Amino acid sequence: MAISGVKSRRRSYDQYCAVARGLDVIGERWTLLIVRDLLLGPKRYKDLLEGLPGIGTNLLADRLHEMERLGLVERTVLPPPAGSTVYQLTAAGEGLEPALFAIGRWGARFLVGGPKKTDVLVPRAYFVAIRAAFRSELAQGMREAYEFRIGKLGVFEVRVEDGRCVTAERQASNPDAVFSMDVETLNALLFQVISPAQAISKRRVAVEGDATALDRFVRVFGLRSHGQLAALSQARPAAKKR
Amino acid sequence: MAISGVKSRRRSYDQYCAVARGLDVIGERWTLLIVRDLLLGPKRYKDLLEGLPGIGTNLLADRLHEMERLGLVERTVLPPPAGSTVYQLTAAGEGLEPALFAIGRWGARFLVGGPKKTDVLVPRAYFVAIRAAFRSELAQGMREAYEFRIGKLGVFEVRVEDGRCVTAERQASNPDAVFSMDVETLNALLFQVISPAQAISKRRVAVEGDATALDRFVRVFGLRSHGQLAALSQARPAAKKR
DNA sequence: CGGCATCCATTTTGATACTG
DNA sequence: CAGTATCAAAATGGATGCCG
Repeated sequence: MAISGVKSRRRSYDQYCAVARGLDVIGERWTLLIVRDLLLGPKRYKDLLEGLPGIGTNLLADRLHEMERLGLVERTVLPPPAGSTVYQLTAAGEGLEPALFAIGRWGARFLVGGPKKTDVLVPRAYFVAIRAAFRSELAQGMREAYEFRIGKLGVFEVRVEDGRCVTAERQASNPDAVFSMDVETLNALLFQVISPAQAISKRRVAVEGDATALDRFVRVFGLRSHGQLAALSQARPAAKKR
Repeated sequence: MAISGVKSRRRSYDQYCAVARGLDVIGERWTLLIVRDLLLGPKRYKDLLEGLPGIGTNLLADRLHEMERLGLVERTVLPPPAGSTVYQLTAAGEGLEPALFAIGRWGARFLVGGPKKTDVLVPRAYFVAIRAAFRSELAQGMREAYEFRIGKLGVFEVRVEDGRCVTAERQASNPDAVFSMDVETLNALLFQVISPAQAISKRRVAVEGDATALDRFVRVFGLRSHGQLAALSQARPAAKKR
């Protein structure tokens, strides 16, 4: 219990600056990744823990407490029969989506060349990323829902209505198609290193419902290919080494 | 040099995710504030150190080395007679501006109520913030340049051409007006708790050149007032669900 | 079990002193 | 001026324990 009595003074930059003050709140390790995962809906402690390999249980508890104190998340107990306690974003927490997207758009250049050997592929990252990649202009008049089952890692709903999209970690209601695949296949589809037709014919994806929906999904939500990413990151003045 | 031989392994989230990978690069303490200050132009080591109270000289050196290695900044030696070494952002580093702005827009809600007693007011923060606050639609056809001298803390150029603006830490070339004031007055003007006319008549601002330029500056660059900030942080769209 | 709290080894940081 | 070197305090991360 630390030195007891002494409330843990939060580390601050002590600058009257919106960026510095924002970083005082979200700048600690893991905080923004917790927000990322909660953007897909309420989560239990254990679900967050499993989705954030390396965080350690004490740190997750600390972060959630601080985020609750600062008004980013709410801790609620689901009504029976569930009865489990879940954490969900407040409006202030959801307000971090633009900042998260901006960081992701910038950070995407470091994904060039594929995963490091030490990298894990976390499905939640993709279902948040595709929100930012959503091509609204290609989805006019579209109105569909998909369910994705990514191994044992999670079930996700993707819903498109006119120019808007919603993604969440839950079963889809009335989906036009249900897709089952592993996370590597999801990655390959989104980066378009494999076509939907190939993925299905090679049995990397199992489909219930409208199989053609996978084409439309990739067209509207596909991320930049690695090739395009590479071109993007060359566009900068050749980082020298010393 | 640590245990020698062993190059310091960088701490990473080890997730194949654009946000996580971005945070691997910019998520450490101080890094984004260094970027913020460099957005106003190249800086010497000492200038950065003075503008970031609390950073400690070894940390600044570490950060700059890592940022150089990762291609965010370049270390260059100015030609004689200056001869000083300066750090400046690469294109990749400048690419962080949108992320920085997004964090700032979110973090601004924590500025409500004015500075904490422990806060310092750093002029550089304002001259970056006003870029994000710039109201392009009010500046159509406008073409002016100002120089701001903020106590002994710095000299800044603000330039508006048509719908675009530039801010930098340097003397202005051919300014329409030169304003001298302390940082508290700058804060009061931008948050519009004092009018330009008041500031001038109370001799909190000294003007050379066109005194009416200060009105236009505030109109086009003024930040949301504390009252508006408060309203903003209440005015969430009440994203109810379920 | 799920949801943490405690303990402890490592890293990271911040402050200060020192050097080319 | 532009950093290194050194060292104490704080943050992190892993393992384990506890409790309803």
